[in-house]
Amino acid sequence: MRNKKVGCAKFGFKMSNILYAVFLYLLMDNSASGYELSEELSKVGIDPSYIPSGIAYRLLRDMEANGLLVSKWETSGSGPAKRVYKITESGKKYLEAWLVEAKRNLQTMENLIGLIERRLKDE
Amino acid sequence: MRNKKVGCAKFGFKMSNILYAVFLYLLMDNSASGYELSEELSKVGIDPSYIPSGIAYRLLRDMEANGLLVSKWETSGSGPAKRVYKITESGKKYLEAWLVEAKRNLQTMENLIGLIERRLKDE
DNA sequence: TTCTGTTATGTGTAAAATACACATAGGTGA
DNA sequence: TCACCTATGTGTATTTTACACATAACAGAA
Repeated sequence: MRNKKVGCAKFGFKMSNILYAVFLYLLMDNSASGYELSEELSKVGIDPSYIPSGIAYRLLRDMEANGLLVSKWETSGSGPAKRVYKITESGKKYLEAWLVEAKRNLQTMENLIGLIERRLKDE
Repeated sequence: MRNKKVGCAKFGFKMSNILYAVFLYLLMDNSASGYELSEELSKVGIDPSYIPSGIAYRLLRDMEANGLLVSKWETSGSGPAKRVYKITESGKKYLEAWLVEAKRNLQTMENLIGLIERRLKDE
């Protein structure tokens, strides 16, 4: 397929936002490093190999820059130092707001998919 | 929020694909012009003002280039000429395949949203 | 007859998001 | 000392999305 240029979000699920939510969710219980978080993606049904580690790290740094997380270096333990992330109050608020919007988007997609499914069934 | 660079689709709903599906769905019943299709977006719960007309036209041309639609000029009737689109067999197949994938993605999102909702509830 | 509004189709390009590949470095054990 | 595992990060090309603008036929009013 050739190049597509389309435009217009406001409608849906954006990957970066989904991953924001996933990491925030995973950090609700315990602090964790980027490496650990990447591995824990399978807990929410996402194949970790879909998310190259470089991308996860960049995302986490952005989340920290946006105040959703804070990090500190952990040098104890074996192996190289880890940057361990912890969720902030602002991060929790973000997750709550994301949930509200995601539920609305889910509803829109359900309606659309339902329409199309019914239309294709009675062909 | 500052610039985010994230990566990794394979996971979800891409706007252009959703609009492909919506236009194909709308064209299942009747042929229509880009202008008409833009207005009919409200039929599937999408506010037409979300999709600037320039974007809809470009998308339809792309869909034709990809063999999902065919068009012809309609000069009869009043007002300027219309490019009227009709769905192809390939377009129908695309829509069917989209539906299967969309249902899977919907399921993934439902699971994720459910997890997060339950976690936030018992805070 | 020209000016304004409506229908109708398109293009150019800046900005943002995504994909892919590469770079760095500490520690462990053969 | 070399390979391997853990761990974090950067560079940049490509693709997607957003926003603004350009074109043109026709209708009706001034």
